Amino acid sequence: MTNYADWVERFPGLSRLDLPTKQLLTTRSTIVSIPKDTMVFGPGESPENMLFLLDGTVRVQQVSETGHLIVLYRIEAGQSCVLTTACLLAYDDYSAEGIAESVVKAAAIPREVFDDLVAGSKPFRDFVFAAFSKRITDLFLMIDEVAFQRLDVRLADRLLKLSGGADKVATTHQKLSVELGTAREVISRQLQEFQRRGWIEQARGSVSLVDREQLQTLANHNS
Amino acid sequence: MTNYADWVERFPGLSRLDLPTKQLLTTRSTIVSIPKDTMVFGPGESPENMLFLLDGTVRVQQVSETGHLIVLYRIEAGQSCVLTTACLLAYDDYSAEGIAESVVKAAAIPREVFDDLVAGSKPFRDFVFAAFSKRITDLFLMIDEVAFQRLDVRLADRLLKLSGGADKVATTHQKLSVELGTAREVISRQLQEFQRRGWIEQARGSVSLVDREQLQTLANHNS
DNA sequence: AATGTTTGGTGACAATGTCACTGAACCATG
DNA sequence: CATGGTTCAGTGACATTGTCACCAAACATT
Repeated sequence: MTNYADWVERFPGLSRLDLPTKQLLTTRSTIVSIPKDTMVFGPGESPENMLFLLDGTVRVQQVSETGHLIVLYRIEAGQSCVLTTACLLAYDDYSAEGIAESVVKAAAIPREVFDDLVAGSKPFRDFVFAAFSKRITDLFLMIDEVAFQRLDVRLADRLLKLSGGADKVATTHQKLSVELGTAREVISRQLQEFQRRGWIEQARGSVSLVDREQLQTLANHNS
Repeated sequence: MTNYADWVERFPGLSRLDLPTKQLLTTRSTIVSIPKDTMVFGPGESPENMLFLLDGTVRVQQVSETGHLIVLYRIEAGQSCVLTTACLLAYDDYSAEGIAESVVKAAAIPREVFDDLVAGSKPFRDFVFAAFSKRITDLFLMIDEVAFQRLDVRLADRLLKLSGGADKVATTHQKLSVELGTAREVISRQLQEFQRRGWIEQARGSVSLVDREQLQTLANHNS
């Protein structure tokens, strides 16, 4: 079992905090463990705490009234759910949900402590606003992508990102369609085309990236 | 000439502030006037101040590398550009721009004052986080819309919103295509269909809403 | 009146989304 | 290992939306 007592130090954005602030974070936070495939937040599931992810990733996706799904972004270790708490408590007609993609370890801090920290620490304020800013600019880019980017480009890009450098991506056509907010059939057709060009190999539940170069070239095509 | 000295009082989100905070806002802010069609912020145009809009509207749109445009949202009187400042200073590879759609009157407060206010006033913090939250949830909804909503539904909805209750919307097909992030030809075709059904009348540079009921029904269709 | 610019219309085609259906691969169970 | 249910992927027809290359009318300027 890993020791998470010094988690603040390992947080890139938080290491610059002054000692009292760090101590406040450490003493007032609880380390929680979230099982894989659990809904971290979502409709009817407002989290009372703000989370700092220490391990694992949370996938945030929009649940459309049309029955569709689309992945909005992921929260990785070293990032925080600032907006999770802030947003979702403020507006209850949201329709996004956060799902643990693996076992997630996180430091949970109560809302009041968060508020105190924002009030009392300039570096913490900067951390929070930087997180918000990054999120919003990323959402801008995502809207751009969804509205204007060709699907083959987006798919190539997503395959490379999901691979994380590995040769094989363990996923289904269905899951890939949710990544891009499109239909499974569309993914199937695109992957067939990639395969025909010799860029990938397919197996049930996985895609092997054979020619990363070509995929990268396509992905860079306007992006 | 309107007197803007008491602008804080007329701001829904700020009226709850305590007196010293209000005074700080009043004394440290400058009332600025921005001509119509001016770029308020954008690539290479980082604003040093945070704006509270007193009059007019700012249209924020994404400028895509593909040469396309899409309207992200509007900042109306009574709202603030919290994210404008926060975001755009933090990440300089943004590609959104804010354009004054009319003469805009705004109270400008310097970054440091903003920071002091966030630190010192709980109601101000709440105001700021509420603004961020609202923005982010709205962007979620927008992604949903762009990805999954049919174009006729979106167009009907946008026409009604742009009309602001009036019978006529003064706009061009080109401008409407930017509203929805689509092509002019697509707008032309949809408007022709609406006209064929007797819901609108068209003239050069304007669309008359003849049957709001029907438009509203379509707009509500999954939304 | 002549000219250039803005606005909108059109048809052909490409890209993407939807629907209904099929079959193969995998899984749990007796 | 045979069986049946479930997940995963393939297919063709069709609808919707995006792109391109034009054209013509309305408007503004001179």
